[in-house]
Amino acid sequence: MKNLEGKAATIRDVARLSGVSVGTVSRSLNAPDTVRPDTLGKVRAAIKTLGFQPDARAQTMRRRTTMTVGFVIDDIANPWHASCFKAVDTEMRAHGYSLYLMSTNGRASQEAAAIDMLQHGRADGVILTLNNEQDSRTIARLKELRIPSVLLDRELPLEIDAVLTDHATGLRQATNYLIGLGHRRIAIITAGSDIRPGRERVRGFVEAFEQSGLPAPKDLIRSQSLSVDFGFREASALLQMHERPTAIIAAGNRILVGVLRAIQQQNVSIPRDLSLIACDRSDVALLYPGPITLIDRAVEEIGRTAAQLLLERLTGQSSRPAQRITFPTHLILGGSCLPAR
Amino acid sequence: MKNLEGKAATIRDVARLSGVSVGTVSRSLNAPDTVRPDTLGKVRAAIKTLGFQPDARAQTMRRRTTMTVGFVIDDIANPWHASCFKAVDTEMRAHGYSLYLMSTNGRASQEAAAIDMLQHGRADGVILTLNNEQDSRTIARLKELRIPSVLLDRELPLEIDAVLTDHATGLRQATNYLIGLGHRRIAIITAGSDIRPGRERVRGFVEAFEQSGLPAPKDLIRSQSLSVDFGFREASALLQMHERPTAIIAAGNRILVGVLRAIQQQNVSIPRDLSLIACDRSDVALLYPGPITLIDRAVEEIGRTAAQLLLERLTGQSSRPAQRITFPTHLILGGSCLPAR
DNA sequence: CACCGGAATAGAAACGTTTCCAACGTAGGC
DNA sequence: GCCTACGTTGGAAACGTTTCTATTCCGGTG
Repeated sequence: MKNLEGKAATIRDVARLSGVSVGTVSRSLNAPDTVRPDTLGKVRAAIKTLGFQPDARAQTMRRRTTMTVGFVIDDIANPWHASCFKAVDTEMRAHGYSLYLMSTNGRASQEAAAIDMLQHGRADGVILTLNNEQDSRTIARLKELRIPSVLLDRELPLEIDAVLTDHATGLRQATNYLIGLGHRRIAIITAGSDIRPGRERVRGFVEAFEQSGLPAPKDLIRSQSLSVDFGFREASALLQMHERPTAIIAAGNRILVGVLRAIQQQNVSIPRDLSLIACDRSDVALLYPGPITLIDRAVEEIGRTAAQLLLERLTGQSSRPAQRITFPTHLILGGSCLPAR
Repeated sequence: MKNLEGKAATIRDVARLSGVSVGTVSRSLNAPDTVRPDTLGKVRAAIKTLGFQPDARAQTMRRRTTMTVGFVIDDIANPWHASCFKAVDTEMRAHGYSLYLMSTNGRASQEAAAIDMLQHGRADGVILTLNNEQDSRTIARLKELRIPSVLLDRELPLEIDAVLTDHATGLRQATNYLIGLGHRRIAIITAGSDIRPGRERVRGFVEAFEQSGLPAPKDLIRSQSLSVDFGFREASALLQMHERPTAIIAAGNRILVGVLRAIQQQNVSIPRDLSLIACDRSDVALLYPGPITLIDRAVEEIGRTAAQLLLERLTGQSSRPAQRITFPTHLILGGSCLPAR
């Protein structure tokens, strides 16, 4: 609806039409119990005939709050991230917030740019997964950040809330399971040591061997990146080794896609020729001719928790110390592993 | 950086420190060529020492523009949507815009809510894919919408830009291909007639039979929803029919997941027992023990085009009539089809 | 009947920027 | 040397809300 000049009606138009002051109209909207019923009626009638809706820009300006939160990730085409986003979105939306989604495509520069963008009144908070825990630009910006933030699966020497996963235990269990099946040449392909999941997964992997009194197969640890390409490249190389691994742990859901591509290309049969364990459920992991044994975790809960941590800072006056919440993993047996021959 | 009161520096602080007026500071930022070099120097020095950054809330208020666009879809966990989002995001970000991502989870009420949310100064434009082209609430809101919008793969009797796909031709080609392989009992599982892809795909499917002078197998047309569950349910039913189809076209990438689940459960072998054609590339379609023959389309280009259409309205003064741009499909042969026995 | 207290309201300031208009100074042309 | 024109600047209005303070109005009480 428009006023006489053809522009959207403002609170002033409502005030004029209902014969009250702008202050009263504002209170009618935001604190209706402080305004007399008959006045409220007049105001509401005017609002209805004018089709008035408060202007979000002006509210943001005056209230100093945008009701918007940034969600910064590598790549939304990663199904784990997509699920996580959904969980965060559901929780935040229930509290009136909307989400900016920013894909950084694995580039630290875009990460820094995203944080810059979100500052200075564009968002009230951020939830983010860094590509790299060492990038100085990003860390510097995070330290100066004037809005609350939550890290997803990352660890920084800063006072920032974080939601983590106990990857080490997950990998230890998975590796133990394979060792129990008689496997010794077990390979792991995962992220580099520059992010927590990479470090923790390798740690769990090595610990499992140590606890069994076996030497960890150092030549089969491929820890560098979570990308499809890295998974493909390393799996291809592993499968062509002289003393080929009898099992591969594809620790990362994009890595899994690359690994499966290599497996397909080299005509390897799962689980006959090779046992396989994946991380995180995805269409591919659940379907690949038979469900793949995988290290699962509760994405929805993780996302919801991150949102709740942020909401505590956003809505509450709570300025508690930074909190780290760690979620467990669960080994889900599929059909992709057989005893070693 | 903060001013004396511990709050972020404003343009006024900069003006005071550099000894010029706020107007001049503003022009130094937005039209530096209209301010004398020495003045510019003083202002820039002040900006640097104060660490001043303009407040986005105030800019939004004054400029009447948010540099934000809404992207409304069903489900970001759908890989096609995720890819499309990325393309749109890349293009929009290059022009300074950020994206609100709103998942509607297939509910028309959330669709309407999303549009409401985006109005009245929260976004400058919208790109959206509706769950249903008939929902009156959504249509009413779209008609009243005061910001430009672009529809993705949907058709409405409104003056709205749209980016479409020539699904009919794609389906015709795919169906012809199967007919050429000797298949007659060909099933199609796809969206309902309430959205364009559903209508067009069924149309192309039927036309292929007509052109070959064959009767279209009406009992094998399952047109209702794009969900995984629908794909699973219909594929399960089709596979248990007395006169089972010899080929299935899973026309929708979520449908494909459901179909593959049913195939797995009933121990059907592709392509030996059943030929299969999918729509849109996805990890699953490319990997499923061997790439599946699929009807492809250029997601990135589609997303980019949608973004460009919106940008024309956003930046330009162009108020051209609504435009519809249609993209072709391409049949990509995989290994999931064999001649009918 | 005057006064008091509380609830309801009017009015204005404030949020931080952009932009418009007027004023100023300087250089160039006559 | 004066007038004009232009480039540069200062100052103020404006964007549409929320919120604070002051005022009004009412009923009830002394």
